Order: sequence, then structure tokens, then C-alpha cells
Amino acid sequence: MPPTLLPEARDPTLATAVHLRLREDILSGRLPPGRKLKLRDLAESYGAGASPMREALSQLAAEGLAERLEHRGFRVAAAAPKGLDGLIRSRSLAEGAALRESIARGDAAWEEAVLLAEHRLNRLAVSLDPHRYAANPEWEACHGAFHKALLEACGAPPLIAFCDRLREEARRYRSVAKTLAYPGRDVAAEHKAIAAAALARDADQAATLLAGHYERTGTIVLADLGG
Amino acid sequence: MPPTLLPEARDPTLATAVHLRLREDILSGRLPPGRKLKLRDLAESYGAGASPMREALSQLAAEGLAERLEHRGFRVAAAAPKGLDGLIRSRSLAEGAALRESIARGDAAWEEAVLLAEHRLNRLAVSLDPHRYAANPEWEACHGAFHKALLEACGAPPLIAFCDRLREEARRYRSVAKTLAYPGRDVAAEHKAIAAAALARDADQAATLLAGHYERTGTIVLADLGG
DNA sequence: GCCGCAAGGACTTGCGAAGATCCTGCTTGA
DNA sequence: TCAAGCAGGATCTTCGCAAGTCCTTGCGGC
Repeated sequence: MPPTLLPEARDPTLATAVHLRLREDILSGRLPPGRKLKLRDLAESYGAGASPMREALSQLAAEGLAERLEHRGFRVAAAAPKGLDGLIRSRSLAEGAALRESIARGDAAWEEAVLLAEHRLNRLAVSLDPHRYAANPEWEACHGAFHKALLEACGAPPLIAFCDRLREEARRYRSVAKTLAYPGRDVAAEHKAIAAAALARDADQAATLLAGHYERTGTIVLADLGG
Repeated sequence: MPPTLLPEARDPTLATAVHLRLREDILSGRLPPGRKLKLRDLAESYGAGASPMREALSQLAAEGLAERLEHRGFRVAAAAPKGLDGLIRSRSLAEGAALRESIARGDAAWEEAVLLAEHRLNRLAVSLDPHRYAANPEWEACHGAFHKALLEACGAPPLIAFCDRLREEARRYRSVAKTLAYPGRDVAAEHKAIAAAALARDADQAATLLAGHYERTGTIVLADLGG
């Protein structure tokens, strides 16, 4: 028997494979907001028929990454400055609440996970090139893992899943805005401070720092988006 | 021109019509958790082909109401006691945060909307029959509207949408558990107290009452579910 | 010159059939 | 008796085509 360790790791259907690829193309900004998603073109470039394509688009629409226009197909969801404001506020509120609960409920294992995630993150460079910004996928992954680790002990899986989704949406905004760098900002220090407050069980401080962390990024992205 | 007031109110596609019907059948418990959703049977009973059916199921899966089993179709998502715990905590945290923000940001119009929603709700009977419980759809609608009105001023549309989704999921649990009544409980008074605290701008009190409100329902549903 | 209307084209939508996959129950062999 | 292997059947998945819808373009009338 081939070692299928996870029961979920079945060989995926064409529809889900296409869904994943499309999702990544939208999140990375390769398919810009508002772009019409023509079934015929997509089917050709992804090497699939219309049926799996439609299925993938339906899922994307349900996730809010695509917009469905009855009898007129789909298009990539908008990423307007107006939406960014609500997104940031949603993140601050949802993650803030989850973080407070995590701090209240977290055990030793959670503390260790947070410590570890922070350590792994700050070990990596944000950019692959020290002079010009070049996205470091490894850092991106650890960044997501760190923010997720903070919430992991809140005991509310749906809320965590929601925060994951918001995090992805935020990544899309960053990609679309082509925000390359965060001048005059020590992101590593911000992460360290958040982790420290969480481990010190200072919920108010941790939540405040986290909200500021998101707000600061938002302001920069918003400036890029507006210009 | 026919008065299509809302640009969204186009005549829906078969796929979306089926999606809405399926969704309602799952939320109302007519399709119980875990039930296999056979494409052929569904297509027949909903009067559609396989393609629109698949599309609807994909969306339902993305919303978490159905579970996708690669190469084995779909089934209605589970509604286990374990999930209820996380659901209640998610609601308390997410709605609590949104409510606090609403209280901080809400203007006079928000106050009036809350007042009105509470008034409309407590005007209606929970049950159509005073002796036996018989769900009152009108009350259900006003109940949802009331809880939504509380959050409306938080300025975080994604968070509000998330709370809507959790509210639906909670309705499903209630339907599945066939919880008929809430003995020894004055739900109307609970709503009144929450509204009063919100209008008095007492965020701590309002959030606490709201959490208690959900927890209490959860305990009853859990008992029904376990027995 | 501008508005309304109709024909044409492009696209989406939905269906039926073919291909692929999985599950069930039986048979074989130890 | 039990485990492994092998059909057979059921189901899901995908493709190609026909039908329907919407948008655009060009024409005629005001």
C-alpha cells in the first residue's frame, strides 16, 4: 500500500486542482481584481474542460475571491481601498478576540508553539535580496504560521478558519498594491513584542500591538493602492 | 423597463436556485448531518442536471455546509457536539468583538435600528401555538435581524458576514437537535437586556449578556443532541 | 444629432453520454 | 476461519454539444 498518511491526501480531482491554482493566481495578483474570467480562456490555459472550471469558480465565488454575475460569468473580486478598511478592522477585531481567548486558555504547549514560531520567523530574511525587495516564500509561510500560532489556543476552530481567510485576503491586497517594502519599520521587532506580550499573558497589550501591526501595514498598502 | 430595483435581482440561474434550496434543506435539518448527497437522486428531486447540482454542492462545501469527498461525492457536514462547542465560542468571541466596536462607533441611526429591531422581535410570539412549540418564521427572521442590528455599526463587513454564517450554522444545530422549547427561560427578557446595555453604551455588560445568551442556548441544544 | 430598436456575435448555461474511480461481495488459497 | 485478490456494479467526474442569455453594433426614425 502506498503510504497515504493523511486520509485527505487522495489524488485530487481536476476541479479541485484547478481551484487551487486559480486561487493562488488570484491571491498572488497574477489575475488582477475586476478581471473578467472567461470560461473558454481559462479552460484552455488551465488545460481543463468547462465543467471543472465552473466548479472551481463557484467555490472561489463562495470564498469571496471571485464575483458571480448571473448569466454573465465570473470576474475576480474587487480589491478597492474601501474594502481594505473593513478588512483591517475585521482582522483587528476577530484576531484580537481570538488572541485574548488564546492568552486566557493557552497552556504550556501553546506557549512553546508561539515561542518557536516567532524564533523561526525572525531567523529568516523578509527579502531574498538585502538591497531590493524580493519576496521570500519561506518567510511568508513562517509569517502566516506565527500569526496563526498566536490564535491556536482559543478553542474556536471556525474563528481560526475565518482569520486564515482574512489573512489570505490581506495577502492579496499586498500583492495587488505591489507593496515592496515597509520603510522605517522594524517588522521583526513588532512580532517579537506581540509574542512577548502574549507569553506574558498581557492580553490588552498583545491585542493592542496586534491591531497596530495590521493598521500600520494597512496604511502603507492603502497609500500604494491610492497612488 | 421592468422595475428591477436591485441590480442583483436578476433571474437566477438554475445552479444558484438549486444552491439556495439545498442550503435551506440542510439548515432546516431536512437533510440530516452526515447524509450522503447522491448526485443522481438530488438531480432528480430538484429537477436539474448534474452540472448545476455539482456547482451548488461545490459552493455548499466552500461554505462548510457540505463535505467534499474526492471521487466519492458529497455529504452533509457533520453537526457533532464537539463542533457546537467551537461554534458557540466563535460566536461569543466574534459577535462580542463586533458588538463592542458597534457600541463604540454607533451613531443615533444605529441606536434607533437596535431599538426598533428589539421592539419588533418582542412583539411576536416565539411559537405560533402557545401550548405546543411551532416555529414562527416571522419571529425567526426578526430574531436574526435583531442580532444583526446590534453589530451593524462595527464597520467591518467581513466580520458581519462571518457572524451571519455562524448564526445560520447555529440555526442548523437547533433544527437538528429538534430543540422545541427553552424551559424556565425568558428569551425576550434576555434580548431586552442586551439591547438596553448596548444602548446604554455599556460594552462589557452587553458582551457578557450576549455570550451568556448563546451559551445558555448551547447548553440546551447540547443536552438534546447528547440524548 | 440623439434615441430606440433589431440583428448578429460572444458567451454562459445546462444536458446527456463516455471515461475513470471507488466500493461490495464473492472466490481462492493458506 | 481468515486474509488477499478479483470481478461486477454503482457512482462520481469530465467532455462536447445544443440552447438560451446578454452585450454590441448598425440602422432607421424623431
